[in-house]
Amino acid sequence: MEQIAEKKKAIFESTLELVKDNGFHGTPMSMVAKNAGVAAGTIYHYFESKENLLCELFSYIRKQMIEAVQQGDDESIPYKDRFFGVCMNLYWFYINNPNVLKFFEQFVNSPYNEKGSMSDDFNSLLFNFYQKGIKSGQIRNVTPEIASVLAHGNVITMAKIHTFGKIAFEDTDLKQILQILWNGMTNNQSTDQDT
Amino acid sequence: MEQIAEKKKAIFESTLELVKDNGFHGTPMSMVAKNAGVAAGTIYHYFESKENLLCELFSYIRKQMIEAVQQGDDESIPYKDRFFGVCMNLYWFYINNPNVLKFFEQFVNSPYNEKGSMSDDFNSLLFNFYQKGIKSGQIRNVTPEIASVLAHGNVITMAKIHTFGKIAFEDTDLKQILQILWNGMTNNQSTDQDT
DNA sequence: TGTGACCGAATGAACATTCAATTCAGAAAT
DNA sequence: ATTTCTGAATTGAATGTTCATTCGGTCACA
Repeated sequence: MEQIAEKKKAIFESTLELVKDNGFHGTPMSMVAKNAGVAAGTIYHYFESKENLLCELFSYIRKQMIEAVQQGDDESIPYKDRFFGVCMNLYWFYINNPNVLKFFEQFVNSPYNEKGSMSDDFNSLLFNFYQKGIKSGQIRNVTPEIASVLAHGNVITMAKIHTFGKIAFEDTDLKQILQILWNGMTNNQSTDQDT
Repeated sequence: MEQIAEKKKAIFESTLELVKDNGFHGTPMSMVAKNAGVAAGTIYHYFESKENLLCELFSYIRKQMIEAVQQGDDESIPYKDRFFGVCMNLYWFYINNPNVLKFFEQFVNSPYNEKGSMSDDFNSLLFNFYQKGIKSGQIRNVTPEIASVLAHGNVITMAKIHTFGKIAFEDTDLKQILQILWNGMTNNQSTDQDT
């Protein structure tokens, strides 16, 4: 990752924080500027427009997530363990960066995101990861999109409960939920045990 | 539900549709007015402000959801079947009202929602439903919030895949996922089946 | 002829963006 | 070592636009 000018970073962090608190609207550039300790014009030295600022911020975070999710991952360890590892990494990233979840939710349904439907390396990464699990027969034969969204969706849900509901999950709780998910996503056992 | 004036309903529907397409910002009152076939001033005959319009719209939809989710539900049928029924109802509501999901996501993280933290009868309904399942020992002993968000979260995820991913789920797919969830949420079976 | 629904041009505030002016760091010249 | 020069970084007041909201007036109907 290239060295980012101090100011630029400050603008990123301010934007992230303000968007969390005030939403997407409700954060005028003037406010970003004040909060970052720069003049309004300075932002336009680094970014073409508000839209551009938001898009760059999105990429900036996505890059961090790519790194975070791959921590300790390794092609050589068993797939199940990789699955757990990736999910846990993602979970902890959200926990440690609580502003990110809110920003994403705002961003995902916004004109900015829709426009160019920007390429999303992070998404591709997960996508490929699940595809591998499916091809090797370890994950039930669903499309990688479904696998990806189901797993990621549950991680996000957990992170939200944790962050907004202020409920403290332990690693064991998370593992338990992932185990449920894993059972469901893998091929062994789908027996119905009632009536 | 009280009878709603034609114009008022048109304003609701327009808002919902426009918010889906253009996001929350990006839908000026003038646009809502034009799309609803009324004058700008008319909106202010029915609603105090834009904020008020959005909040009323939220309640309006929530009321519909309360009805939708209870279709065919009945205290007398087995809890498991009620669980499946409620989830399926919710799923089909989202499928049949694809604008709603986007509107909610915008609404949930917005200044409007945060402010008064409005009472939400729909949420209470689900909450009580899960509480009942937990008290009667049919659902694993988690807080009702967790049960609620986990189940609802997965329904939403499925609905999103369906609506935005344009993947056609069958009822059987949905049932399969719900079965996985149910297995995970109930007490029997949580055995780890590897190494 | 009074009342309430409805209209839409006019108002004013908020905001993104611009730009002329200023500072600053370091390279080049002396 | 000191001065000069240059372009990049930074500033914040000014600009123009986009809206939410208002309000005086019209229309339909009792």
